[in-house]
Amino acid sequence: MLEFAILGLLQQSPMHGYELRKELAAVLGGLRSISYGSLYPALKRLQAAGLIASEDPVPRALLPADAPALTGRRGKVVYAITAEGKERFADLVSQTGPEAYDDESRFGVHLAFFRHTAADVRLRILEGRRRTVERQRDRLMDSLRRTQEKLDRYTLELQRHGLDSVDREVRWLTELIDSERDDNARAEAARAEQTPTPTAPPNAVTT
Amino acid sequence: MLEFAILGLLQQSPMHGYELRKELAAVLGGLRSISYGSLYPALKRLQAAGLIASEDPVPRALLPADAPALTGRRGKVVYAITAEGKERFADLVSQTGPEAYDDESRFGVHLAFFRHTAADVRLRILEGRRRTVERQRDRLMDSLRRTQEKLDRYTLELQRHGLDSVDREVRWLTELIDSERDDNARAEAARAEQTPTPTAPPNAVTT
DNA sequence: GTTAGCATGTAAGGAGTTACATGATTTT
DNA sequence: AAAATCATGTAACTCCTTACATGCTAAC
Repeated sequence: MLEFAILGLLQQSPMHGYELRKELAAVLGGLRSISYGSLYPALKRLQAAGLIASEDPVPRALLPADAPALTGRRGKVVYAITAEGKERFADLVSQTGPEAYDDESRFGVHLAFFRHTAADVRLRILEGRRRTVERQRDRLMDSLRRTQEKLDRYTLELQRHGLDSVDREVRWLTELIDSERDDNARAEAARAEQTPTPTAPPNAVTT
Repeated sequence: MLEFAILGLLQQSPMHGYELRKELAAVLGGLRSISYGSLYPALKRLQAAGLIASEDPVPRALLPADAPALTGRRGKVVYAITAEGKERFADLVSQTGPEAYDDESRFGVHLAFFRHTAADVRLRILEGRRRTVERQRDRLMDSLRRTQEKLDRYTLELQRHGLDSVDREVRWLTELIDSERDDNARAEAARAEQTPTPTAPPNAVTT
């Protein structure tokens, strides 16, 4: 998931680790940031797998001849995504299974890279997320209805607030889904005007 | 944190693992449950530490004499909290440091056991949580204000929804804190009526 | 010239999950 | 007697954190 997010960020522009960490925090909801103990090993792994490449830090030729003994120097290491990395990212981005929406932060990362995601995939991820959250809501409502009396004030408040949150998330997702469908319909209509007989949809699903 | 939750549940009544898992799901917000791969090793650890004890499953004497060869039998194992376990739980319950509120699910567990928590500790945990969430809110507002233009619709929506959520959580916490303060004041007043000169507060803090 | 912040990295470990394996009890 | 569900357990692994260690660069 971290590796997915890194690939996604490097898709937009090359960056070094320290910079990535800040961008990552924004992508992951601004709440918590990733630690360096996770980040740098992840970069190493991605590089070993050939999905990203470190650009030569500072070309030696450009430094003054008497530059302070480059041996052992540790400057900024700027990473860029490779062709294979782009392929891998495209694969990850088109995952529509439970791994894309069951986990909250995984879903967040997918959403953050929706601009790189096909319209039909976007829709299925949003719908999957909505199903997941609806199930949570139903379980919570059930549990509240059954155990309302036995719970103390605090647990009750916790569950009420949790229910309120999932409820709002469902409504939010519904809005996103609806506007997504509108967009698709509009795009479809525009295509229909250009090419008179669009019998086969452009992104037919085989599953 | 899992161990904390187990101790808290066993505080209320002895239970076996399978049962604990269900109760745990309720305590942890009803969203996701703990897996057995976590639960049973945790029970083993707690037992090894002497914090819980397994009650003799089914007293052999009570079984019919021809019971099917108890060797290797694996029946329900009911665990109960020990005196040391209660002590440890009391320690954990009175933790008011960042570990009690920085992590969302840790805070949830603390809240779930507020009925076993002293009034002043409750208040400090709630206030700590509010500070944490307020910081998240401020960071999100900042990031939204600064990068509003550069973000695509989806990231923007994600951040807007996130901001809305933390905002509501702050308000919820404020309500809890206010009613907690009211309760404390009322209790104080009641005490004052019984004992005429209550100059020293009952739970003076030394830190 | 020394403090503060930028930048990279490693080792150890925490806290859980998945997948697997087994057996007991209840329902159909 | 077969199927479902209750119940316990282990091994391998994932993914991340904390704590530590190092060095570069700008500001005061």
